[in-house]
Amino acid sequence: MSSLLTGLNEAQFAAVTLPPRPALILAGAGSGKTRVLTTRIAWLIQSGQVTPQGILAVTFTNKAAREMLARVTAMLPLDPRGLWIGTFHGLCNRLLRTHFRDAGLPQLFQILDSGDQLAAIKRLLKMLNVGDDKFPARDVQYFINSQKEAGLRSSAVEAIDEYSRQRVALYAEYEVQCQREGVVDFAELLLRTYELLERNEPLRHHYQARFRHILVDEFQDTNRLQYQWLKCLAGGGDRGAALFCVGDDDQSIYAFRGANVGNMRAFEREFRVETIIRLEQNYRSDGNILQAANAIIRHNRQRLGKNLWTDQADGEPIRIFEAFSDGDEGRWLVEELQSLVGEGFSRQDVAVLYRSNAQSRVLEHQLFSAGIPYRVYGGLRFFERQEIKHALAYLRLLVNPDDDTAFLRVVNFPPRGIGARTIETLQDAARHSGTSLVRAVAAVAGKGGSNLSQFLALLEGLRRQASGLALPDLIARVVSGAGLAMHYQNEREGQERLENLDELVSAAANFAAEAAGRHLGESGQPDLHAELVEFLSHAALEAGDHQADAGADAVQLMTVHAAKGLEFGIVFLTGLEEGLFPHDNSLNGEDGLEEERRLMYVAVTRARRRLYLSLAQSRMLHGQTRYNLRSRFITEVPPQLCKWLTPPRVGARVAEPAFSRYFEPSAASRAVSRPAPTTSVAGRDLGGLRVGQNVSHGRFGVGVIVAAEGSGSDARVQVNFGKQGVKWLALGVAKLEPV
DNA sequence: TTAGCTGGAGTTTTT
DNA sequence: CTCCAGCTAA
Repeated sequence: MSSLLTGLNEAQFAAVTLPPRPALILAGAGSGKTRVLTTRIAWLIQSGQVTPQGILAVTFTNKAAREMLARVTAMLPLDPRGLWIGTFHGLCNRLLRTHFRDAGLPQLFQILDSGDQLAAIKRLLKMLNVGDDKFPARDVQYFINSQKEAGLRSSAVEAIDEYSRQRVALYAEYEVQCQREGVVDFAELLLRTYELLERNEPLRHHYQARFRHILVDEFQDTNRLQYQWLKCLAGGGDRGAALFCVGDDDQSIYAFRGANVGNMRAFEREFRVETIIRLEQNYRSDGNILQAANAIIRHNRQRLGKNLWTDQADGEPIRIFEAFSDGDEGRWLVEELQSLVGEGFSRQDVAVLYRSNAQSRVLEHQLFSAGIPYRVYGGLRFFERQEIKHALAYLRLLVNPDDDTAFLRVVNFPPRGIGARTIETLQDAARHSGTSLVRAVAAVAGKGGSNLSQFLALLEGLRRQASGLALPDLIARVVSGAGLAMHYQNEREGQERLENLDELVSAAANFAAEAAGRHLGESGQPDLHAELVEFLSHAALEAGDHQADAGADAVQLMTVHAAKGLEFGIVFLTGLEEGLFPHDNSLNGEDGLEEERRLMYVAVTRARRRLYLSLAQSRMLHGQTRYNLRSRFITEVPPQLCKWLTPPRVGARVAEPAFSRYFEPSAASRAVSRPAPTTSVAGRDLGGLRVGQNVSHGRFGVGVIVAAEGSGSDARVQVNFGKQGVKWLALGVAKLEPV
């Protein structure tokens, strides 16, 4: 037992061994949060306080759940099946599968991912003849999900005006459609489970009695419904479960998708949390990086309060590079990377971060031209690929013919002469008889619906062929039987899709191997239907890797959001410009800015040894060049921690060669040849000013010159003062100081 | 039915 | 600029 606890620092030890009472752990970045969670689970079990069955551990991502399970099982020899460790959605799925009847769901209900959900909503809007101009499908989707995440059914939503009344009506129709088709979306998994437990007292008591310890990871990211769900499962009073919530309010960066940091304060209040433990010792970053992070986050008002420290040395200064243009920034990045690799750093340990995905294009272009291997996170995931979704749709129809989303997806794929006309007729018939599309085929079969009949025959044939096959074989049979394989063979770019379909079969084989024995029917034979349904749920709940070639020794490119939870020896944080980071669209009020700042904090704390901050004075965005101010977040880093690779304050004169701006070029920077900015107004006498330069004005504050005209005493410049607006100023009149 | 065009929009994202 | 959705023409 003591071996479990050795090596923990004081705060970690205290957290791990807390008595079974509601507890809030404020775990700073790199403070050993996962270690505390996993060690506590192991300690609770090993010290005999609880059996594995009595533990429920909840995470947000499958990755986090997998890691937690792996680390717990590494500490204790136990059967992982007894432990309930999973994502909110995964656990809800498990509960709903078990209690489908009480939850009012068909046994083989299927899960809509967000793409499926959007398709279902579009179909609904079309059916109801609702104009897309007034009710864009995306908005309706967002509306429905927000209501569900607030715990509200359509019947409970208050409509204040005609418009909201109509939206609520759409929500109601959507509920009916999903119920008829036997499908649930992501938010529904949560809401349905919550309602199930709320309404079914014996069931609720059963689980409350079972789960004596509930541990929650990334608690700051929970939404209102998830918190309600946790409260319900934990039960109240002295007999309630020990709810152990770990989170970091400073790393709350998902408010835009419903995360409610307020849950931390609410938890503290509602559960009368007596001790809040702060994990403040950071084991990841060198001192300077940590100090920079602390200095930045101190500017936020709404904090529970926490200050990271380390006993490691200060390390290197924060390096800052101010480029002329986005292209310039990219060239510098390439040079710096090349010299780092030359010095023996591993590419895998270097991350290039940016605020928005659009920024990766320029960087990728430069990296590609320079032949530097890189990997971009984000983009299509395995189970989201077109060919995979098609194959899954056939599988879904085998399980549930009433799944209209799946039906529409493949009724004419591969093309079999079933056009929009036919489908419209079919949908009309289905609506009139109040049935699914499949069941309506008979009604239209006479009127040119013979292709439809053939499609039904195809499905029937697949169902026959599939019976008795093991899961991977079944999928292979469906892929070829449905004509997908043939179709992609004939397509020019179909090779990769074929490979992915093969990959789907292997994924199923792996899945079946792991699930072996879990699906024994009454005869003791594997129940393929159940196995297939579970595989389909798995596909919806875990969309798979973003990219396949994960192992390559490549520089890692990703958004700051995607970097949360990761760490790298060296981090390049690019595009630190007002408007980009903090992003314009986030600057609605104090809350928005504070979330941006937390994002900055997350970015900075990803770095272990070395952190670069970079920005560009001009940047091509949406087809035009923009001149942005230096990000306020750079200014929030104490200057004594920084080493500017470019002069921090003095702007270059027009006539001077651009590279004279370097007073301390690094090895890499020296090699860069620097073209003059394309926006230069060379030849024009602007009194030492130039486009792209930061200037300050007595009344408007700091701004950046975005254009110029005239010369000499007539010279005028256009300056972007950010919030103060964009102004034209005559140089003969206005006093502009270079900044 | 599909290719090709046009117009509009353009943070962040897991399940 | 570049991607996408939705529409029109063949």
